[in-house]
Amino acid sequence: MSFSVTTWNINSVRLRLPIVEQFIVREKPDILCLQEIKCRAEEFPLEPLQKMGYEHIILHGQKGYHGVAILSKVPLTEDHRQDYCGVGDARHISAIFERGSRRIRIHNFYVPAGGDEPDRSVNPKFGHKLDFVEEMKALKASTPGVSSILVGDLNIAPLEHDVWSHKQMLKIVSHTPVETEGLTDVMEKGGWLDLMRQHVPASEKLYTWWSYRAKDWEAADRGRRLDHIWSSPDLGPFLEKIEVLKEARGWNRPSDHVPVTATFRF
DNA sequence: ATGGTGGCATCGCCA
Repeated sequence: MSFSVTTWNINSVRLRLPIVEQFIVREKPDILCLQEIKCRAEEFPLEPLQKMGYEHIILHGQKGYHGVAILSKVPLTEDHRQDYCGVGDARHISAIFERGSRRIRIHNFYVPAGGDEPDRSVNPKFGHKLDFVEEMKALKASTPGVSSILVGDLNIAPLEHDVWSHKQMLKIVSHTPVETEGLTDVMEKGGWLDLMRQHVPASEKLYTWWSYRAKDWEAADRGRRLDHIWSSPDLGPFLEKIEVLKEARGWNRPSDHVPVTATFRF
């Protein structure tokens, strides 16, 4: 039995509905996790997406900012929406579904970007990001009888080859040591597997995001791996492939992030 | 060389 899950920071689901539809027609993942939907729950384009086969949709929305959604072809029950840092942001939602004989919990995250200055004493947004990551360290991949998948825009590129220049990025928010070590701690304390790096060696460049500010994003290729797919160790052996759909960065009115899909064969 | 672009709560803030 095959099963696929996609994560995609869509940067406004209402504005980008045409490319979400384009992606669905092409890839048809079983579950599609979106971040930065940038709308309230009642503004989410439920009907067109349900008509395309995603009958089960749960979402944590917010007016204008953040917001995460899980769209599924298979029945899904909402598990939890954690208010990280207690600030009322819509940055997490989790759900449970069944696939064959397995029960799987899926977490969808949008971690704060953290602003420009990597110093919490002058930039509270950086402090918020570090506190958010600290709180994620409590999240366990393995709970009795339930496997886990964690996806989302984690806004941290943890490895050297997750950025175009490790040396030039060390003081840039998303790749500072305090962030990359923090995210590594979240993975190690929680017992999570980095599925993208299980499939693509750590020595190879791997990006999921290219800035809007480059004159020619493709020629410059100054990308970062900010989007991630993790799982509990029991699912690792069943990973069949990882696809980073780089061409979506060149679609009409693109998001600055591209979809990443993990396919399992159980 | 310290901007550049894009979205929305739109003329400021966030990414």
